[in-house]
Amino acid sequence: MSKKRVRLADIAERLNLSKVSVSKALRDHPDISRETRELVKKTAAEMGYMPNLLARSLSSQRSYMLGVVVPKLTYALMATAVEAIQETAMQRGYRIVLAVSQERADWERQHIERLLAMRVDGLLVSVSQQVFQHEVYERVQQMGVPLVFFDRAIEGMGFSRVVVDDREGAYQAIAYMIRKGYRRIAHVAGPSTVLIGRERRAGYEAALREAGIPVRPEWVVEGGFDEWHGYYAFKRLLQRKELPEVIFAVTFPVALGIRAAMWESDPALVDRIQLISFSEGGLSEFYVYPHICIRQPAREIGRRAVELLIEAIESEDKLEPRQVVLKTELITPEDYLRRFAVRMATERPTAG
Amino acid sequence: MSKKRVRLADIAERLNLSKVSVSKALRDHPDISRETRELVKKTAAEMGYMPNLLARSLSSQRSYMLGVVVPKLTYALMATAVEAIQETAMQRGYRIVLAVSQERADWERQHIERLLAMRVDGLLVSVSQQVFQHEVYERVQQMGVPLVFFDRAIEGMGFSRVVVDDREGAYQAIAYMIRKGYRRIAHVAGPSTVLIGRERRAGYEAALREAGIPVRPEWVVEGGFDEWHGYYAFKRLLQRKELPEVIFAVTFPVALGIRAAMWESDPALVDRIQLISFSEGGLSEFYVYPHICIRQPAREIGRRAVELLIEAIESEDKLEPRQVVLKTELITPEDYLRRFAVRMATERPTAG
DNA sequence: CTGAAAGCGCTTACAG
DNA sequence: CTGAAAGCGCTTACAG
Repeated sequence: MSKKRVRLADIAERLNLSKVSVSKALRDHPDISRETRELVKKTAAEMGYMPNLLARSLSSQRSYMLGVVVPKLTYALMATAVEAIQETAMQRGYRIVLAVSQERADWERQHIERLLAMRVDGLLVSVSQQVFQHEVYERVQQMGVPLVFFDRAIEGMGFSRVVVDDREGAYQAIAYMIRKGYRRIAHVAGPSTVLIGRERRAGYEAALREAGIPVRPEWVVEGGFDEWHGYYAFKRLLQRKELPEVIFAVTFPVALGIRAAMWESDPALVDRIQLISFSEGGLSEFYVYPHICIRQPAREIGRRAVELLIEAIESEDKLEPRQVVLKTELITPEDYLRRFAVRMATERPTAG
Repeated sequence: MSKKRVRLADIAERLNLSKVSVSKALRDHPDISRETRELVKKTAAEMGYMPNLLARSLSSQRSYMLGVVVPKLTYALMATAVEAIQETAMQRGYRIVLAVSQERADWERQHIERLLAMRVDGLLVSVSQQVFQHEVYERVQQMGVPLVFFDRAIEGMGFSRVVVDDREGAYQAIAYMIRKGYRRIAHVAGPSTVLIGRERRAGYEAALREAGIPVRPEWVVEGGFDEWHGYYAFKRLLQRKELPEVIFAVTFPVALGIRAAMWESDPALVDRIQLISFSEGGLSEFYVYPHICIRQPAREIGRRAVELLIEAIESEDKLEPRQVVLKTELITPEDYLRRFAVRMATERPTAG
């Protein structure tokens, strides 16, 4: 009942052992005999001992903490990826310190500095959409702290990354619509300062070009990744001479914003204009609004990123930066019910 | 370019000062003269000094880390609340260590133990839906580590909590439907092991009783908080003699599962049966599927919880446990467009 | 198999 | 205003 914490020294004293032996016994060091180990553990449990991880980290120079920086947590992709990161990290004995940049480069920088000061063993970063300086990343590099970018990466700095083949995903989606007979396809694009923005747009343009359809600049509206960007982008599209038959939105939220703007200006538009967008890997989104989605494997992005990072942390020598490019998957409303049935058949509720 | 970290001692040596003075200067301690302070800071910056927060925490017995445990991060409410927690914490100089229990009590316990071992200054917990033992929480109590529950709480253990008035929210929603003329109202409930499950159900039953409508046990199906629970619950409702006109779902995902099950068995049901559910505070969900929602102020839940926690951490003496009960708000599809317009008028995109 | 010594990089409390 | 001493609670490297 006392607030006094039990320390290694207390166990040592009680057992007439040295701190070192107790420390080793608790960590299953082979130096210590089996009986002593068990005695120590038993006593530690009885005394309610809880190792001070701060102290352990300081002396061992390993914190087993991973810093995670995301632009937002309310993007389904990010929530899902972070969840996977946390689970994978936990299984490997690491914990995560989470920071959200809210798409602001200055917060991102501050967060990374803080995390370095906390002596995290490594960093997992998905960059903000704002333009920014690379100084922090140079700092990370010179401190020799492993960093892996996920989903949104900075190029040319020698860091590993786990990304999705955005260009190919966009290309496939647009090609699909072209095969379906559509030719008037607009794009509400992401910021060109962010790689995924550029890549998705490149895929869109490539598909059009390949089909001999000219890219109409007035049908490419650049914005951000949020609902409002979609909303305002559609308002701009409305001012063009002609409306498209299909709008390819850079993200799911952007598609929702577009849809809201359509609804506001004329509910009939919602049925008349087809939407396509990238989306997170879960199925939830298909429940609610089955437009055509370019599915991103959010959990796998997170899992692979942690694995790369831990590998770099635990490796003796500096590893070459690696680049993992995951495939997207086009999911049409027709696919939806089938997938849903499969999921329901395999994942039965456990509670209730 | 060297990987060698600069330490307090290095600055002290360079400046011919003691470590203590440098330490104080960097923390703006009034002991140190203005000029010395600035000289120290300038030198520290030049040398690329970055205080080792691990060491600082160990010696000051304050880690400025907050442990956050949530059942899932893919619940919109949780992602939003955690985002708000992270932001508020950051503003107050704290960082968060995030752990996800995946609705499993054993993971929840493990996470809390780990976080205690990391010597977090406080804990923010939203409990899992599984039944569990309270031992960890007794441990937290006896260690004197402040803990605040948010959204999902354990009662009767003397911890502060920030919750939503679930009973009232449910009551208002059902009363609204009754005023609209509906009388055959079913409930897909949460697990009775979790407080919010019991409260929402109580509100549902109270509203019916008050209107003189008998509660039909065959129309209350208990489950969990996920899509599948909704899906299977609806399958069970289908086996009853009669179908309800309205289904009150305990969470938004459950409503989606119900909707999917309706669609699968007969698409016409989707238009025939009204859905109501609790939902997170953001507007995103209304974009996609405007059924009637009982809006929970997710960001405020997170913000208030951190504030309570930090207050407890920073207070000299042990504070009385506090209970903050936030109001929900009923949002009908009719409210939707109006709110949307307001949001679009006030929150203009910043990027793009 | 066991332990005494030194150290991780800071801060606190005290003395000057 | 400045600093020497002790300590936070561990682990590492070495000696026995």
